[in-house]
Amino acid sequence: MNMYTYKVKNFDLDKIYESGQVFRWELIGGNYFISSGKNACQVFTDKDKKYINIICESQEKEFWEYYFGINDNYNEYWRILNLWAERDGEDSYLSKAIKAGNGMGVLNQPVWETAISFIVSQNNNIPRIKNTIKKMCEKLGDCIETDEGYFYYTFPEPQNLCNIENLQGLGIGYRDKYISDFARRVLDNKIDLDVLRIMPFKEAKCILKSCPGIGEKVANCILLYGCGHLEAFPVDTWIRRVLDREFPNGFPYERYSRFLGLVQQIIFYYERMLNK
DNA sequence: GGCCAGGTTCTAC
DNA sequence: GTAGAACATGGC
Repeated sequence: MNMYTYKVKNFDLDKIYESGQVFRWELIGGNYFISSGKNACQVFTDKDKKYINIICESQEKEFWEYYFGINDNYNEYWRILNLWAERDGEDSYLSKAIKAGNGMGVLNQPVWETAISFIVSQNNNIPRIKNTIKKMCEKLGDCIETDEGYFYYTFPEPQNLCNIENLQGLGIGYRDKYISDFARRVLDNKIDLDVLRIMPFKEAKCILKSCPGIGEKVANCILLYGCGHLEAFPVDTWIRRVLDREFPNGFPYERYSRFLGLVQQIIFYYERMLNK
């Protein structure tokens, strides 16, 4: 294991953790222990959140740099967001959300894991989603022991999830048929997850929505968190509430069209924070 | 014990 | 195309 350190400007692990885009982060003693796909790392920032430290195997360095979006344009996005917040005045809902969400980011997660995770998420709550995915990994993933002697589980592969009988007893509920069907499609090359990233947004969404169990909202989540489509704007119960209450005359989609997904993430975090 | 959860599908107008 | 019910499960 090695530690890699990156200078960051707008990066807040705690807010990302609380923003409903990850289900396999565990906060232990101030550090996040993260598993994603076949990989695992340990992450923490310094007190001022100016440096992010990633502890991982050297061959996984690039995976985690990509995962955390180390080279993505967040400085630019935040510059623009703060500019708009200033113009709108501090009383506007979005200005308040932007201020509260400073340091939010959208991760680049493996698309397969993202797809399965958000199929599980439908009509479900976050603690239960985490629990189900954890059990799924423990039962159907591989157990890996690191140099340091701690254990983690990889995310199951399509061949592990295509058999619906393997999915019983994990709390997946009625979504089991959606998951086994999706795994079967991937195994049979009926759907190519890797090309969704390069495809036009609408086209990729159309392909995802043709799969049972994936509707408008889940498709947007997969495209946003797993395919780098930052124009995706998943509307769940929380976002719906905000749109109806704060934007009865329409949301300024055009203004944020380059990074709508980041704005959605900021709103989701802020709205849930207000309700705690 | 009833309600709700990062929704989707199916059915009926 | 839109409203309403059904869907598994467990935390609160």
